[in-house]
Amino acid sequence: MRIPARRVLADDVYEQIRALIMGDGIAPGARVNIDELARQLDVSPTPVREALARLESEELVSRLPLRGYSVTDLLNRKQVDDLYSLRLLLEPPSAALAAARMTPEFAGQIEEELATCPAAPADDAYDDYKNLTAHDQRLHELILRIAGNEAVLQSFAKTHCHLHLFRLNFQQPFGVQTITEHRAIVDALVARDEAGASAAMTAHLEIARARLLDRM
Amino acid sequence: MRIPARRVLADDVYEQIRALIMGDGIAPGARVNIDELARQLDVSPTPVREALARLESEELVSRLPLRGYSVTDLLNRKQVDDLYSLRLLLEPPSAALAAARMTPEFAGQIEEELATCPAAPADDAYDDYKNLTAHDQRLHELILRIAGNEAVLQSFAKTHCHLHLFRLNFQQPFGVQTITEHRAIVDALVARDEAGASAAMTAHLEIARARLLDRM
DNA sequence: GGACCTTTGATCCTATAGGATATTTGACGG
DNA sequence: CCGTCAAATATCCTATAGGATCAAAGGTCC
Repeated sequence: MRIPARRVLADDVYEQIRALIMGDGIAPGARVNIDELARQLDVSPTPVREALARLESEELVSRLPLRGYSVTDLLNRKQVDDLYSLRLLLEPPSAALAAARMTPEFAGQIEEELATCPAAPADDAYDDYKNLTAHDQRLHELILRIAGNEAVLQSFAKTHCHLHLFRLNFQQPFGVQTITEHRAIVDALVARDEAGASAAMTAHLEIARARLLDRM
Repeated sequence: MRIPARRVLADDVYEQIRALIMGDGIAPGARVNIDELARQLDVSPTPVREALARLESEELVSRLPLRGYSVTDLLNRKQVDDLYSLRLLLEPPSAALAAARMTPEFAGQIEEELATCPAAPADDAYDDYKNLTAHDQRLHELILRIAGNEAVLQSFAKTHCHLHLFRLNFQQPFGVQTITEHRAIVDALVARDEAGASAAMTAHLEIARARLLDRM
């Protein structure tokens, strides 16, 4: 028997740097000094380099050869718009597919996820928002998982859309409205209503995009 | 002034390992011994580790903590099927968008790319196939670039679909038929025929999928 | 005074060595 | 004979040091 996921130091460093960037411990656009970061985290530069290489793949940092890494800028209007256009290509058809493939077991899972949402009042607003974003991500990814296309799921995951939208840090994209929209999507899914699920997902994404762009 | 892209050793190592995997220098599923590979390439393990970290992001290798890297298996039937389903979600709507945004300059670029295709008889069949795959990739990515949604383009690029399909190494997915299909897509694009471009792209992808699955 | 070159400092990149962990080999007991 | 356990080997992971490169400061010439 084995502890399922043995962690190595680079994994911890990865998480810490990620938290630093997400929590604005390092400003967008700032250069990342490997040695300094290593001293700050009390490790050698080697695992820091490895962690940065991974962070580059999710575009939280960018690398210039022989010049080091720097934190990527926040998404601009066009990038947010494009990102939602991409999601509109992927998610509504996947929701329809998920409705077609719905089983009692899947229905239980998605109802459970939806139930965990409102009952998460964290200590401070920051954690609260973080938990809600994480819930939203789990719900959307669960729908893609039910749809059963691993390529679409991976493609969606690699956009790291929740991560980048979270960086924008617009409090309260979550309101009663979002919960209501989620409820509508899940209802259509459980009812095996393909067209309804697709339409509900489309409406959900378009409203979210409009709400976000209004604030930029 | 500066030589535009200064390369570091890890970049070269990355290319070499990639070529090794693509050219079956390392078999799918095989473990990758970092030290051995470093000796083989006559470098230290450090840049090899960095290169492997990058290769992991395009899923040519997978990492198990404290157990090292191994070459990923070839795509199976379902993965190929899913990959084309994903492309069918992304590319036809993007083709329609590209048709709507078509300009004389874009038209020139895409006609030029199409023209370079048949005139590439390489020395051996392997290089020939490689060149044709590269052409196909450039054409499809150019259409996404014309469509103007960077998120969709990146999402497509990160599937590394041409890379993984190339690994399957089914000679002759390229024939007169593929050229004809490309011609039809480009014609619709240049004519700013949105519905036609979308339909042509859909047909192209569905035929390619059927042809590939038949051989698996 | 401005442009160009040289030098200095900082930073990244690579090599090497040693500690930590997993896998394998062999022995022991049931 | 098979399962379990312990020692040995191989491999990975991390730390450290030095060479290589870039950016900036200072000096010289026009």
